[in-house]
Amino acid sequence: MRIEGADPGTVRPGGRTARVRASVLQAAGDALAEHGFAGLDLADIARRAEVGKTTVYRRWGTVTILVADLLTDMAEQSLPRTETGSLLGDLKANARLVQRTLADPRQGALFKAVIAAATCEAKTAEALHRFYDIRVKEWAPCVQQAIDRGEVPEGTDVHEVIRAVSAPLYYRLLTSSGGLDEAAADQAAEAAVAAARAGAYLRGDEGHA
Amino acid sequence: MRIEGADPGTVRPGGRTARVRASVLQAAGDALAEHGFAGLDLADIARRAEVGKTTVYRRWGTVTILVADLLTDMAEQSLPRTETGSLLGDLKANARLVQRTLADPRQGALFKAVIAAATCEAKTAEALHRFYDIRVKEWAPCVQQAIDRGEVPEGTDVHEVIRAVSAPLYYRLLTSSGGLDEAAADQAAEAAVAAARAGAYLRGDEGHA
DNA sequence: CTCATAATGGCACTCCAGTTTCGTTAATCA
DNA sequence: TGATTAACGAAACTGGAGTGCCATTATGAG
Repeated sequence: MRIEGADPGTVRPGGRTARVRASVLQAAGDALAEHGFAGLDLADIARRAEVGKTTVYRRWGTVTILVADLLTDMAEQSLPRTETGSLLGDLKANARLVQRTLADPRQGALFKAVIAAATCEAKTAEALHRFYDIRVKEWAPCVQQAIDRGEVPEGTDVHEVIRAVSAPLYYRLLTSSGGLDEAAADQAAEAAVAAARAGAYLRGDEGHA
Repeated sequence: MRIEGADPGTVRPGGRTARVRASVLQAAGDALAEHGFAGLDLADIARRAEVGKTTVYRRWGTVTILVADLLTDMAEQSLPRTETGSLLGDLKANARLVQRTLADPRQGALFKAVIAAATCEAKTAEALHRFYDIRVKEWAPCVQQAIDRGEVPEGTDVHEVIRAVSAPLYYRLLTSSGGLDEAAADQAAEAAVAAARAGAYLRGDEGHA
């Protein structure tokens, strides 16, 4: 007897089902990086993935849901964080990592597309938020260490500092034609450190800048 | 004799043509705010604008080009800048303006949609970049005044400081589920001021943060 | 290994976004 | 004011995105 509420792919997730998912997500990433979010059709993805288009429509249904799944997959592949001993050093490492990712043609286009998709569907937006929450949490400890060392005032919102590093880089990517070079990354890190030291990111406080 | 290369709407831009453009852009804004960038079809816009769908397809052709035109229109409607006498005051005013705009359901959705559209087409991206260039230029003088007053070091990139105020707000809008409140706006302004004072936005220099 | 059935994939079908055609309306110029 | 023709709009048309059906494949349990 068939269980009505079960989504396809959940009862027998191994073997072919997993292979199909991996292949489709790979193809989706390629297609997004190439054509962007608009002008993307599932039939094309199915062709690239060498999978029947019926399967893609049945398991994901829409482009935005497929992107949400892609984001879940991307979130699982976490990059290890480097430690340099100083807040500026750590944040520069973070900023350069983000900058390199966004400046890379394929990755940059993919991130743009993924952000665009997230503006169109709540489920996708949720997946995107989870993705960034994970990344931010991964790097937050280096700010805590800076607090412990006395580099940054007690009560600083460590997550907000990490976000402050990425924000100007993403803002550039989306709203400006200027290139994303290492100087931009370093500037982002330096600005975040300066603001954090000045107490601009104190929790539940307006700061004293 | 018909001029082959002339786009429709360029030879007789007055009267009805202008009315149609205004009506369609209004409808496009409404539709974008309601349905987002995806799930937007030109036939729906034509219906809202009480205009033949043939006209919309002929004059704009695709959603992304229509959005580019909408952005050109939005760029022309400039908001006057307030002056408070201090850099922090000016930037807080700017941050709150941005925050109120993005937090407003209609405007926020519209901006998200417009950014999404810009990731899909070069022409639209160009229009978006122009839009922000204009806004940044509008506010840049208040940073120059701060330099003249000695609040901020000589050689600071005034445009970069303005962008630094908006960046965290847009980053929140797109990548986080956290609400955009006045505290977020104030924090963005304070961080920008602290970083600017510390020399993080010195032109062609890595700063000394 | 064998069985029950989850999941896939090909094919035919539907439906609507986007196009073409052509008659009507009205902007611009003399 | 009238002539010219740019621009609009209704209707008919078309291609392909998305769906339903069913035979085939192969997963996972016993």
